[in-house]
Amino acid sequence: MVSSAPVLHTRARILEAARALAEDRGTNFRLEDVAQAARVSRQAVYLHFGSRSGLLLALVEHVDKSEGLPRYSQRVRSAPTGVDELLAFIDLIAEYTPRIYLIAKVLDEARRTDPAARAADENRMLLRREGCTRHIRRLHDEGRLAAGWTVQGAAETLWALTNVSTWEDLVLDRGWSRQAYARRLKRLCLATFVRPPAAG
Amino acid sequence: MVSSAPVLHTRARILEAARALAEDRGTNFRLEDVAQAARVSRQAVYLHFGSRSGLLLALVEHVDKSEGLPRYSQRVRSAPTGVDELLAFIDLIAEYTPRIYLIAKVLDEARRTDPAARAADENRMLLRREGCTRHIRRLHDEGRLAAGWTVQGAAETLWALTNVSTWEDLVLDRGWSRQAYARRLKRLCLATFVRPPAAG
DNA sequence: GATCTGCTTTACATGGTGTCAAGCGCGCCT
DNA sequence: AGGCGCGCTTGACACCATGTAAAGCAGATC
Repeated sequence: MVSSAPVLHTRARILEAARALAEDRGTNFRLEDVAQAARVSRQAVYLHFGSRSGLLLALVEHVDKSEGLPRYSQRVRSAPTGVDELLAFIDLIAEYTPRIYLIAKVLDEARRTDPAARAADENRMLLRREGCTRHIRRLHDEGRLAAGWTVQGAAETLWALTNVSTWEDLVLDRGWSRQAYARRLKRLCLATFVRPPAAG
Repeated sequence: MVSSAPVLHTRARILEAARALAEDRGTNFRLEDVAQAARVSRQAVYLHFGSRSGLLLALVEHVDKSEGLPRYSQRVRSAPTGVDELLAFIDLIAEYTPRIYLIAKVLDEARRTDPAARAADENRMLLRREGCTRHIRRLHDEGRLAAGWTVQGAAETLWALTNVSTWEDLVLDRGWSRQAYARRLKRLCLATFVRPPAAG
């Protein structure tokens, strides 16, 4: 009979402990701290994750899974028009970035030393860039991409505009609300990428 | 009589050595390496800079001085109109960012652990933000700021658009040329911030 | 009851930062 | 010339986090 109490496995406890530590200290935590918070020995961390960066990578996966990006992006793609899709994408970014912010920082730190972390980070960026390309291509296919842009150029620009560090600058540093961030980014993208409808 | 040979003081030699190391290894260098490259003992580094982050901060100052930002920004401010000033500012960013890129990274790394580095970095950001505010305010004063923007909102947006990590994403990661970066950023800023002249 | 598994405990190696103290060469001053 | 101070060297060492190794132990399984 399985225990009915909400007891987490050691592995999960370690991950949750690391997540909590990352949320209030950034990535400046020692494995000793993580172990203590999870009420296991430091060696248990090594048995499960092999190394510090192994833990960080597992942490990224863990948070990703628990935040569930897929259902968000589903909503974006089901927008009626390309313009709506672009706006929905910005809403998604405004909503999703704060949830994965600390993880993005963790990954960013780990990539300095660990090739696996670097690869993982580049894969994340690639996925987001592909998303941007889809949005821009749809705009283009519907004849609404502003003059002067190639699909690739606009997609890469959109990708850079919606990266984590820009969000960090505006929301965390400048104190913009989620709404203000979304509103201004939408204004910017509409003015930049969207050709006005041929209303004449 | 002062020696006429181009012999650098120990302090300057250390800084140059650190700069060279940073340029090809990022910030993953040991003080031992710096000392060796400067042909001094590791302790000499401590005597001059006190600590690792002390060295990094001095390095930032050193590079800043040797690149001479002021004359660049003078050129920007002497533009005939606000729109020209905005475009000149983007040219400045496109030209100047690659020169200080590695330094910005160094500072970014140091700020994680060192409060002084954090303060220095925030001061840099403040200066650039003030510049952005001046450009946008002039645009506004000349009646050319696009509808829907406050001076502050537009200035902070421009500031975020021209930050180092966006440049890094587009130029280093995506391989954009300096010209492509400047051209597309100009197109974006014109479309976003500039109200068309009342023609007709 | 033997064994396997997952974790603990203790000890130790490694590598980089930072500190300390003694010493040394060289220019300067009187 | 002798003495002084300064800038740097030399070598040793403390510290701290990561990572490794080996023995032990307690509960589940057969």
